[in-house]
Amino acid sequence: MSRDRFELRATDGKARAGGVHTPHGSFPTPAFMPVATQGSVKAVDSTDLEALGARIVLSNAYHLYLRPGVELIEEMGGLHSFMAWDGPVLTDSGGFQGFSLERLRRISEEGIAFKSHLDGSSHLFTPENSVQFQERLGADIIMPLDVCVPADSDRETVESALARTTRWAARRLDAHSESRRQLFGIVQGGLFEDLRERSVRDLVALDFPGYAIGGLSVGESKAQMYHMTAYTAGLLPEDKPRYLMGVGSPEDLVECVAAGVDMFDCVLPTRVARNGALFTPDGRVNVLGAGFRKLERPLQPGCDCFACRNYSAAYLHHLFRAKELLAYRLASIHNLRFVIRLTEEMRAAVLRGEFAEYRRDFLRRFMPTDEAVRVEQKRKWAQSTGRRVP
RNA sequence: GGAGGGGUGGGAGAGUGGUUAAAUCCACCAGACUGUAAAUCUGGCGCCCUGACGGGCUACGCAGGUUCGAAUCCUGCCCCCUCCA
Repeated sequence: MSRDRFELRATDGKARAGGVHTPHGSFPTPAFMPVATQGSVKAVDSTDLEALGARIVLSNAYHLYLRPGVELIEEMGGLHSFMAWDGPVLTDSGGFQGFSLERLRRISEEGIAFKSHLDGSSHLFTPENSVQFQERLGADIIMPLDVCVPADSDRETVESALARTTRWAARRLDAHSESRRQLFGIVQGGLFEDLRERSVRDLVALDFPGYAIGGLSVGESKAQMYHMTAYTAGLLPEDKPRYLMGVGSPEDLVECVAAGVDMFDCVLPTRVARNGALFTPDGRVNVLGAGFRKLERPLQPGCDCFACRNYSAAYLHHLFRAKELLAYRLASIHNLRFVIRLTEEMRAAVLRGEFAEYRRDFLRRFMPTDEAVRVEQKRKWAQSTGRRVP
C-alpha cells in the first residue's frame, strides 16, 4: 500500500482540494460522506448513492455490532459486500453514541459500557474492541473510540474527555500497529482553544494518517463551531486529511471548507429530507408547505439530481402529504446530491483559485442575512409559484 | 305507519347544569432537526384587537322555555340512522 494516503492538490486561502486513497478506491476532497449508520443510508440504496456522486459513506460500529452483529457481517463477506457498496467506507467507533445515548452508558477508563437501546443488554466498548469490530466489518477508515462531551461542559470535564480520548488512541496504537494505516485521531477539547491545542499536539505526536475534529455540533452556537473548527484545523498538519465529524448543513460545509476541512459526514441532509426540508440555492424550503401544492416545476430548477430531473415539486409535495415511501427516497437523493454537488463545486473553485468568490456567492444566496433580501426572495418565490405575499 | 337511537368546531368523536371556546385523533398552518434510539418532535388551529399577557364577540340542528348560569334540563319543529310493518 502506498504510504501517501492523502494528496493535497491545491489550496486557496485555507480551503483545500485533495484526494484520499483507501483499499476501496480514492475519493476527492472536500468530501461529504452520507451516513449509513445501520449499513444503509436511510431511504436510498447504493445505486442511488453512486448516481448522486457519493464517493464514500460512513457507517457505525456500535449499531452494526448490536444488529446484525459483527460476526454475521463477517460471514456475509464484510460490510461492503453486505450493503453492496464498493467504495470506501469509514466507520465511527461508537464514541458518539457515548454522547447521544448518554442515559444508556457509563464511561470509565476501560471503555464505554452500554445498555443496548434495543434490548437493554450490556456491552462494553473499549478502544481495542471498537477498532477490532471496525476492522472485522472491513472499514477503510477507522475511528478510535473517543469521549465526546456536550458543548456546555465545564473545562474540567472537557479536559478529562480529551485526555482520555488521547490515552485511548495511544492504547489502541500500542495494541495493533497494523491498523495505524487507517486509524484517524480525534481531536477533542470542546470550546477551549488551549485544550484543542493540547489535544492536537498529543495526537500529532502519535502520528495518525488523518485527523478528525470531534466534539463539535454538540450544542454550541454556529459562530463557536466555526471558530473552533478554523482554530483546530489551523493546528493540524498540512499533509493529512482533516475530517470534521458530524457537520453539516450546506452553509456549514462552505464555512468549514473555508476553515481548511477536507471531509464531512452529517445526518442532517438525510434527516431533514425525510421531514420534508429540502435544500435549494436560495435556502432551505419545506415541500410540505402549501406553496408547493401546485408547483409544476422541479423543486430546484436546473438541479441534476434524480428527483429534480424527473418530478415536479407538486408531486414531491403530494408524496409527503400522502406519506408515500418514494417521498423519502426522492427527498434524500435531492439533499445528498445538493451537498455533494456543493463539495464538487468547492473543489473546482479551489482548483481555479476562486474559492473566496464561490463562498461569498453561495452564502449570499443561501443564507441572506439582510432582512430586506429575505423579504425580496420571499416575494420572488411567491411570484414564481403564483401566490401572493401578505 | 310503529319502536328505538342520534344531530357537537373542516372531518371523526368525547362531554350530559357552572372549573367548556369545548378532551382526543385526523386534516390544516408553521417551526425545529448537524460523528441517526428520529419517515421524528414542537407550536398554532371559531372571529376581532395584541408581539405576548389579556380583552371583546359568536358558538354545540332550528325556535322557544326553565335556571343566577344550558352543548348539557323542558317544549315544539326539522333532519339522519337502525329495526318492525
